[in-house]
Amino acid sequence: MRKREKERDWARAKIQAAGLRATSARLATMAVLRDAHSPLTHAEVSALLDGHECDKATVFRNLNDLVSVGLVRRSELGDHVWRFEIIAESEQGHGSHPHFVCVECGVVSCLQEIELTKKSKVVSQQIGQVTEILLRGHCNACA
Amino acid sequence: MRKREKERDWARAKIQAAGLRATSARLATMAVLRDAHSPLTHAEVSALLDGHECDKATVFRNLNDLVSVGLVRRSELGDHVWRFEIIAESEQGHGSHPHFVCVECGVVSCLQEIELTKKSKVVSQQIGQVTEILLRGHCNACA
DNA sequence: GTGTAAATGCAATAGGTATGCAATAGAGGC
DNA sequence: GCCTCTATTGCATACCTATTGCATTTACAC
Repeated sequence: MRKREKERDWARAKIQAAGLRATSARLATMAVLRDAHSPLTHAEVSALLDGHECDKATVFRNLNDLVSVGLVRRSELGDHVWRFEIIAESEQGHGSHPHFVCVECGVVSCLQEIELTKKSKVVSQQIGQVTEILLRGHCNACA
Repeated sequence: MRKREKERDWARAKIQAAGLRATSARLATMAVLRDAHSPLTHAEVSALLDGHECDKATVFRNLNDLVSVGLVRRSELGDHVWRFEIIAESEQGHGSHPHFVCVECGVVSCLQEIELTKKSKVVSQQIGQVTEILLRGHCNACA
């Protein structure tokens, strides 16, 4: 499958561009996340990587590394487990739009058009500088 | 202070109405939550209750009990720690209010007056039913 | 007051997350 | 292709929040 190789090269390039080494564990992690249709927990990633002989700690560290360089998004659905999701190419760069997270299926939707009322903006600025808006709830598919 | 007693009676009545016993630990927990201006973690509640000789497990159980009878709201603001906040009388029945979390110091503020624009509400409803609004950023103390 | 079920305290545990350190393997220069 | 240097891995282990079992104590109804 050509596509697979292409994806791996993409991942390799992205990882290196971020200043990290493109180790097999990281490439495998990216592949697993890319194949997933929804955010995966650390345990799930670990399990899927099991054939590749990957230590849990390594998986965990890699996930966090990838998060910190902006290739992966870490979200939390309310059950005290981090879930990791690859950030699609089309999304990269504009990381500042609001997100909607479905607490049931974990799907993260990007919401370009969501805004606070002017009054709300004023009020929020009295508290601090808002950098991220996150809405949680049940998506229509789950409701 | 008269107010304090009144609040305690209120708490007692509420707890009993919910079918729970109004133990001193529970009254103290309610008092602590009521005095707090923002959601508290289990650890914070425990610490504040320290003078009252309360076991951690008891505090935790009570918090969960109070949550399950609808007197306290348990929420998770993205840092993997449950936070508990008393549900104000005026709020009962409604959903929760938005929160602001400082990504630096972790301080959580309650935002009663924040709202989305009408258009945003419409857009968000196309995605799903929003149950929680979370703003993140740098609070003024950290900025 | 007294009885009884609910609640507490204590200890022990689970489970997800994180770290120290020696061993290993990428990436670039030769 | 080989070497060196450092990032990364693997393993063990620690951490912290959340939870449970069980004997003892307490609140509430009578």
